[in-house]
Amino acid sequence: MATPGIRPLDEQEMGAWHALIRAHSRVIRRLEVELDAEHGLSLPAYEVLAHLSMAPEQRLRMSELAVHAVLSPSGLTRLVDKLAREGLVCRDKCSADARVVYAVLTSEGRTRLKAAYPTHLRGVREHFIDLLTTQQRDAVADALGGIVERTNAECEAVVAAACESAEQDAELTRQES
Amino acid sequence: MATPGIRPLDEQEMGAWHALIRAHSRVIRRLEVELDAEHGLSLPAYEVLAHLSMAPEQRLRMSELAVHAVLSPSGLTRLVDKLAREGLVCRDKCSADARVVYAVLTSEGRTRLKAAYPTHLRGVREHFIDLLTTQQRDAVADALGGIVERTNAECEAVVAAACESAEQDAELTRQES
DNA sequence: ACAGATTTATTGCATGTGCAAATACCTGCC
DNA sequence: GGCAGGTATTTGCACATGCAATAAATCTGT
Repeated sequence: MATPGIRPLDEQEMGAWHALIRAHSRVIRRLEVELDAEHGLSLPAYEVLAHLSMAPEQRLRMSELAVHAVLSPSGLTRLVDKLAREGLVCRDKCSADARVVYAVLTSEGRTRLKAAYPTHLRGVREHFIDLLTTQQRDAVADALGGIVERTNAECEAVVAAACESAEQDAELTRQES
Repeated sequence: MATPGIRPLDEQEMGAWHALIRAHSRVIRRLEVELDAEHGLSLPAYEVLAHLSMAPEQRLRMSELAVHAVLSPSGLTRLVDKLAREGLVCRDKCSADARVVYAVLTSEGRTRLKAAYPTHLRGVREHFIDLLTTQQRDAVADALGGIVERTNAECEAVVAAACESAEQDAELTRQES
């Protein structure tokens, strides 16, 4: 329990740490307010719609969405419930593996996403991207991106497995139809 | 509503944006898990205790805490409720202004904070600081710190504008009536 | 072929959180 | 003095969210 040997954070380290916490908080807060006010969407909801819109056939398994989204599996289930109630996505059972459920973007969901896109884009630019120089953006992507990759390494196996099985599903589906 | 003129995010911009979101999510999640498992404290709770411990007389007004903490005023009230129930802080009314309430760190709170400090420090180092080079830490502090300051400035501007328009409204109202 | 381990998604439950309204108080103006 | 308007904090309410348990389907080894 006694772990005395750790060096306390110096000014620079503290600066980087607090900058991350506060900058994230500010930017996210603003984005959420704008997105909700103008389109009635939460940020996680927007991200789910956006991921679906970029996916092949505009559909993804719940587990794939959960990996991409910043949400726990149960949180995702509830979010998709809500989006389905609003008609923006629908669920579709996988014929090859009855355990998996696809979330599929509806045309209404596409419409709503297209409407919300400019708001989100403007927000990200206004509250984040445009406040940084090109060099700063590179530096952020490098530093924080590195952290993401290193922490990914630990769940790499899981992700890899998910990708493989996704490909297999795709093949199976193709063969069926 | 139609805002067609905004340039979409390019690879580099997208990279910086996603890096911020994901890195924050990963680091915070881990810190929370460790802090809760080893000391039964949430991250906001730890931050409140830490802020109090650094304050003169180990006491701060609720409003001061709310500014430092990443929490809404109502969220802070509830968090202090909880910490008070556990005996880690106590409330103290201000004799000069009966509206303000001080949150004061108790000796038990100090003890708990001292116990949790190594865990938090180790977590921040392990999941964030030590994954970056000195240059990267500088870059993050520079870029994200700049965002915090700029958004601070905007807040003040908005507040100032609100005050002005409020004054103007007040004048108009006065003239009307 | 089949029992047990594993994977995928959902649900029960408890808790965290924000917004808006309410409360209690202070301040300046008449 | 006393009221209009502002400020500091709390509370009512609704909703988001995570963990652990559950349900259902698939895989694995024998």
